[in-house]
Amino acid sequence: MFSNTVKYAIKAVLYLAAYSDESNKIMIKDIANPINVPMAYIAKILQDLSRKNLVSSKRGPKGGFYLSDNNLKGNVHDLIEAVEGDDRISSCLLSLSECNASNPCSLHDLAYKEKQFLMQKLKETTLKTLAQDLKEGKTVLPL
Amino acid sequence: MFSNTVKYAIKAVLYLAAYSDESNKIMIKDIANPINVPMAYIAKILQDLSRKNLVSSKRGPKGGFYLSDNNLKGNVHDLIEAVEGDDRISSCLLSLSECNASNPCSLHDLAYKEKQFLMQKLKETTLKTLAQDLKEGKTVLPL
DNA sequence: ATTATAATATGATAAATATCATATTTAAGA
DNA sequence: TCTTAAATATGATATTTATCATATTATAAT
Ligand code: FES
Ligand code: FES
Repeated sequence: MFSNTVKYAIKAVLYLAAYSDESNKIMIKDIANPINVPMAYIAKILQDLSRKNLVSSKRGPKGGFYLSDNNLKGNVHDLIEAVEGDDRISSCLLSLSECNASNPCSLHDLAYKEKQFLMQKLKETTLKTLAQDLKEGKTVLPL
Repeated sequence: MFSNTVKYAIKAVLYLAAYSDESNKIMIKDIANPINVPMAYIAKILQDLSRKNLVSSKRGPKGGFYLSDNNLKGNVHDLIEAVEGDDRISSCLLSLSECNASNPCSLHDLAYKEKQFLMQKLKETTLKTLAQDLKEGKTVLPL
């Protein structure tokens, strides 16, 4: 459903959301392992997200990545959109230019409600909330 | 959400479902254009589906592809599964080996209901039904 | 039987994703 | 100010997915 890049981005950001803050930055080498993503790859992804201001970073000694309070207010949908331009969920399942009821593809009726619900939730769920669940052990990050 | 291969497969099969039958076979070159998929590519996909008995074919003059009455009873889910082994919808959004409530990933709670509904519908919707909608002009095939 | 037609099998090329590697820049601390 | 530690920028390689091309096999019609 998501590309590896998106999955990796979500995992890394949630890891940061749960275990970092401005006074507790985390280095690439300490992120890559716990979320089980190649170091150089997650570096590239986080650098991209940093450029787009979805995560915060500081270089040099004592530097690293972290989520600011502001970053924590972000939602999953924005994150997904940031790493892969188009939106694989809201777009038409069969690649019509627009997904809407007035010109529905063959799968539209069967899927649009679920797609809408999912989109809605991805937009309203903040990173902070998900991080909370993680810290409480209610959820896990793969591998 | 789906790969091009899956989208192409669905489009081709629904086209056949709507406009072919045993006494009215359709050749590759007459399928590729209306569904707007590269000819050699859709050929490869249909050949694969034919091998797996999800579509029917006959070679030589007057040959071509078509859906038998039996093929028409197939559902979209089986089609998707046939062209891409793993199931992008039912599998865990963050790649846990199993998607289930007892060991949920961070996105599980927010998505599992919708994933289940979608899966359910993909399984219970037959090609015949979708073809009917197409023929009645209720739905369209992209491009 | 021979010919023409259409799928089939197979392999080659191109484009997109994912992964790896490294030189450069910024900032902390001695 | 010098050294060291970290992100940043950039590019190279590998893998997967998509696309293109063609020789082979089966079958209908003559
Ligand atoms: S038009 Fe295709 S999913 Fe809505
Ligand atoms: S466990 Fe990840 S989606 Fe269910």
